[in-house]
Amino acid sequence: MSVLATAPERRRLVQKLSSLRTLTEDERRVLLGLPMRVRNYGADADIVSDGDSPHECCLVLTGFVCRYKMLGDGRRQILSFHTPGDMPDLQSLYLDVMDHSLGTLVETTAAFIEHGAIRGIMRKHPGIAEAFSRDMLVDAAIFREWMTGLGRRDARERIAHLLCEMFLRSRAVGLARETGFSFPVTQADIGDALGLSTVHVNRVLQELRRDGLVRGNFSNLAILDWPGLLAAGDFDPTYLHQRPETAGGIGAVGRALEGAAHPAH
Amino acid sequence: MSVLATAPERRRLVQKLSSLRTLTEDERRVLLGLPMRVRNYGADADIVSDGDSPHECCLVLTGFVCRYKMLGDGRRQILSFHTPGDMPDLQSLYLDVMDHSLGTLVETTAAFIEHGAIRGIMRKHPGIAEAFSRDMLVDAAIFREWMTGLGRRDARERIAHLLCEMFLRSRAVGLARETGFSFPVTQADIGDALGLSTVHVNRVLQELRRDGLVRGNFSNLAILDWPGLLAAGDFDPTYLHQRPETAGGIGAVGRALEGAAHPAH
DNA sequence: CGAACACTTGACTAGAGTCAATGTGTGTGG
DNA sequence: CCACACACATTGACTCTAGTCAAGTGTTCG
Repeated sequence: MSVLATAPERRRLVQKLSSLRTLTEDERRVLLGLPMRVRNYGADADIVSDGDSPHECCLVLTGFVCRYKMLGDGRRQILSFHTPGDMPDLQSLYLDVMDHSLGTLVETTAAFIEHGAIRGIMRKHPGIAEAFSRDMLVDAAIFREWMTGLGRRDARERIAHLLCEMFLRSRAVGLARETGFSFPVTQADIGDALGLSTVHVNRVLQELRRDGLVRGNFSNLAILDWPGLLAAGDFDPTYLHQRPETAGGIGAVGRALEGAAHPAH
Repeated sequence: MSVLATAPERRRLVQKLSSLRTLTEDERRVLLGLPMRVRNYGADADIVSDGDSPHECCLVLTGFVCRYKMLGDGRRQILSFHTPGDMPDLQSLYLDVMDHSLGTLVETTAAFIEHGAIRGIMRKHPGIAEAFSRDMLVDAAIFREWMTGLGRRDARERIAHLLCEMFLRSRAVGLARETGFSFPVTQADIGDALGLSTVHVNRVLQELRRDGLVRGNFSNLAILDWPGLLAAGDFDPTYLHQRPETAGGIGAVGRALEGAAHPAH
């Protein structure tokens, strides 16, 4: 009934929460001991659907998922992307009915934790409760940043900005190399996230390549010019609310980021 | 030092939270007794600024405020609108630094409640804690809906949708008439909220008037055809997560809303 | 009365969408 | 090992929604 996830996969949750708040040894142990039910999904499968009333929260162990809304006529808006270590539907702890869906982008392993178990450790460990609360609020902060892009940035800025964000978030859970990372989505997915057509995403990505900022495709992206990408996306990482020790400090990229705190443009 | 807000103004907070969760008599009393410092603002004044680290939360007593982000070159994205009864920066309880600003749209009275006082009653009254948590998460749910509009809806749908939302939210705190409500913003503000230019907002609003859906301007809006407006905005109120007793049931509008649950379009 | 501000209107432009065809790479069954 | 299918990526030609610029028209208010 309660299959155990392997240790390294569980540890990403601790790593993720640690990027938001310092956790004690005790808190880490409790998190790693949470009872969870594990399940595998193929690509493009729904994990939770709009209208559902879940009694458990999902933790991404491997793969990549997104939250999205469908409009009647087939238009889709992707609301967020989630790496392993993320719990994309924590809000279901407090909101009974899902106002959007959660689906996989590639083959994915997810763990499910009963609401009751989460409420229990939140009650017993205020530090964990605070980390979860922060996580939900950083989630909202990311929404705000995306809204700003959707409303007021052009296609080039939006794409560059998203690449900056996903790189930093992947890095915070140990899933990025210094020189790039894997963002396993299609150009159509990016379009649905950024309010653009597939064709336009393709053209703008080529422009970013031509300008020497990146190489390759989303699923295997090399970042050639990090300061340039930060500038192209008008990117300021404050909204991710990552603890500075976690965000910076890793070699060249960390330094480049600091250097871009007061962009020249 | 601790000026008291008048009773009816404070009561809107209770009314607002009641639309998200049933409150006991005891909980209501505690909320009404919260110590708060009151301050008045003119129009277009900042209450909290991007980068601040507030030690208190803001409660709107009268007037109208919005949260927004500025881009370097003067572009502005409005992230949310807030009526009296709203606490627009509750998230500052958990996120130390503001990633956006909070400002007035018209003359506004705001009350400020110390983080410590809020944490205190949340600890002592789990029901209130849950109401606040819900409020923060409904906030995020509204962001998601706006993102969907910004990314995938055209100008007409976005404007109609926003009117539906603001009407229902105003009504939940007793600030709407059956036939309309006041949304004290300029067409430029609406543009900054919906990612449109002022000129285009003007043209589309005229179209909505021509089609007999509304009359007047935002600051004094008559809703002539509620089902029509719901359809034009592709509006589904689920994301507001209002308790049904609060959301529906008030005369014609409530019935019209129910009738539109399965829109014909 | 006139300055300030919001709303309106018209003419023109441009960023992004649509449609449709053509690569390109991978995988699979025969 | 090849042919084919399929899913993505890429390209070109054309269209359109919404932006920009600039000039009125109210309205409010000192």
